[in-house]
Amino acid sequence: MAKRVTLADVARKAGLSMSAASMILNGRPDTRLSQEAHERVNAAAAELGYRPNVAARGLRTDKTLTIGFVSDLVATTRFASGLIKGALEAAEDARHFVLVAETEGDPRREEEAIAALLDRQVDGIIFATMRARELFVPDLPDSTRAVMLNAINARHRTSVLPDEYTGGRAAVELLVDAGHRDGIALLGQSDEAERELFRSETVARRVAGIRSALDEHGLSFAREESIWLWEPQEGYEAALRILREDPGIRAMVCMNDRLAFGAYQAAAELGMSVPGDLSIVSFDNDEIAAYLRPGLTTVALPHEAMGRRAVELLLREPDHGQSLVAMPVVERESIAPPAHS
Amino acid sequence: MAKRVTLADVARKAGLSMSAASMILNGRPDTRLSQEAHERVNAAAAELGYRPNVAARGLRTDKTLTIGFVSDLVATTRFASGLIKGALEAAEDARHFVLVAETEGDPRREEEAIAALLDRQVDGIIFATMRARELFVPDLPDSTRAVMLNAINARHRTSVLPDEYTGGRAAVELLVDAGHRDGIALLGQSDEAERELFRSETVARRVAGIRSALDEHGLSFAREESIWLWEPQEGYEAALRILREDPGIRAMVCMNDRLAFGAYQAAAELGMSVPGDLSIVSFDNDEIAAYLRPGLTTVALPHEAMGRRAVELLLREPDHGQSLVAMPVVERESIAPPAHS
DNA sequence: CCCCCGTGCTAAATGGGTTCAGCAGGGCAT
DNA sequence: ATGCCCTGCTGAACCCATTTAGCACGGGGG
Repeated sequence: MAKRVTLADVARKAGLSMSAASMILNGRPDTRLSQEAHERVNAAAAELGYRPNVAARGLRTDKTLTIGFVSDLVATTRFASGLIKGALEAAEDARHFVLVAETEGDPRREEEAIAALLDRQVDGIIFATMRARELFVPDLPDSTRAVMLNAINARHRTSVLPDEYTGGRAAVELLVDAGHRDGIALLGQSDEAERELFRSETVARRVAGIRSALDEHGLSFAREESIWLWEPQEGYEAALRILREDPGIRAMVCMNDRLAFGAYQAAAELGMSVPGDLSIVSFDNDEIAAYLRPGLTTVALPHEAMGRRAVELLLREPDHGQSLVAMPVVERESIAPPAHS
Repeated sequence: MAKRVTLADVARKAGLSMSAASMILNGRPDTRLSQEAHERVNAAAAELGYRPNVAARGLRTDKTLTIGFVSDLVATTRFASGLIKGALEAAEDARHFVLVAETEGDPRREEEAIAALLDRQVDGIIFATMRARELFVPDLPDSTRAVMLNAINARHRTSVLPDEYTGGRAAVELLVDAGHRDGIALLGQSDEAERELFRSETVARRVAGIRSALDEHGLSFAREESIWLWEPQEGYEAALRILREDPGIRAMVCMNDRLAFGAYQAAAELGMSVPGDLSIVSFDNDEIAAYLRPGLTTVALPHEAMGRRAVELLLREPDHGQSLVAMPVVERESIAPPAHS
């Protein structure tokens, strides 16, 4: 294939200078170039299939139409790949491209990744984490914009976070609406047991939302089970314990879908049916939520919407505030009215 | 923060010309610059924290230390995100960066993505698909390298694919080693029913491997069930049908883990235990394989290794051949010797 | 007739680096 | 003393675009 077409080729073909061609192709206002010049340049560019060299342009203008996406584990684990998907979509809509780097949370790799992104003159950087947390960010040039995605940082205040408080409330409302008043357990969190621990900013908000809705209805949990690792095996064991020791449990709020998956397995083992004997509501809307039988009703982490939002904020002037993205309720079949015993 | 340090700053500080500084920093051999000049330049660069501007260098050298990753749905779905993870890791090891684009298989978006990557002067492009298939690739400049990842293309012959044939054989060997000789079902594929259909190159090889191992042992499937959509719901229904109609079934080869998940649900519903009454082996090593109880033994898709390999091939001279990556057997607890009835 | 202004366009500087041709100056052979 | 080579370095072109200052020309006013 032939060499790439450059602006010089277009100018030559149009019989004008590169300056004229450049101004016309960029649609600069207030140039006094004639109508005819416009036509000749546009025709030449179209005919030759001219596309500007982004790097060369960036050298001059400091805009590369490229943004950096630095994450600990987001891009490459299934848990939060929606973040990157949303970011890619929004970037494409804005005719930008995304340079992706994963650091696994290692500060040295993070620093190196940022330096490498700056070497490539990115217009801005999105910092994403899997578990919303305070993220260390090295110094950036003033001209480099930054947006925190599912993360917070003291210096870079523009953050995109899920609206966990409202989401937490929604989960409780689902059970209450179905008629549950007592016999509700919380699986995965016990404020008492975790007083000294801090999971993440968003988990704290989720729990606060859950408790506020519960309070509002004058209700309280019959049981709370602290679980540090939110995986199916742990959920299974804890649910089994709860259900055995406390036969009055009729509903469960699980802190994530993998715990809920474990709870399903425990219920099955005890011969309890979901949702007939046990209603379950959960958070995240993981892949497995749709695979479970019956389908798991869950309050979704809006990863794609968050990724989109982050890019949109980055490309507009970042506004230095927290941007909360609504968590949609995904209703499936895991909630029913309590059986009257 | 101050303006970026340029080569001119380094040269000035070292009291030498930019040319000298450039040659020294790039470690050019056969320049006759003095030992002392080397030391002065290196010291100046280190002291100022100089990093070359990749875009500017690329303009001259046509090397940007950046590669493009174009995929249909790989990056952003949990199914194959390992591909991107491996690619990112290998790129980082080679001090390269990755520009990611998703096209959802839309040829227009694909063409646009490739053009945009070329605008950014990438050194090469990896084309990845979720389901290994023949992928259309528009014209590329001769200088742009291409590697197909989980895909094949007539013009660009360098491909990275999972070694499905050997993987298929391995799945059968697992059952045979456990003592299974008859009552084995195949869930998800029936050559008879799918004569006219073509899923993908790799599925064909997987099936060929399965059949070759079976033949070698003089065995054959007691039952084959064609399923077009390999999802849990479909697996559940098909497995339920098979197990009801054919009580002699003692083992199942599932074409993927989601089908196996459905088979687990069907077995549970029929009061059969895995692996006591029914052994199950499967493919992919999805997230759910580890979550199931008992753990699902499965032949893994080596996504990360494939992503790595693709980058390595791209950065060396691509060799115009298919590179097969071994599929590791992940042994868990879903296979046991057949109960003697 | 001269000056001024508006119109339509171009030359040249710029961004940050790489690379090639070649320039000074010292040492050596003739 | 002349010519030549070797050493150690620099000037300038080049990559591809953007941007600013200003040139040439024609027309109108004084």
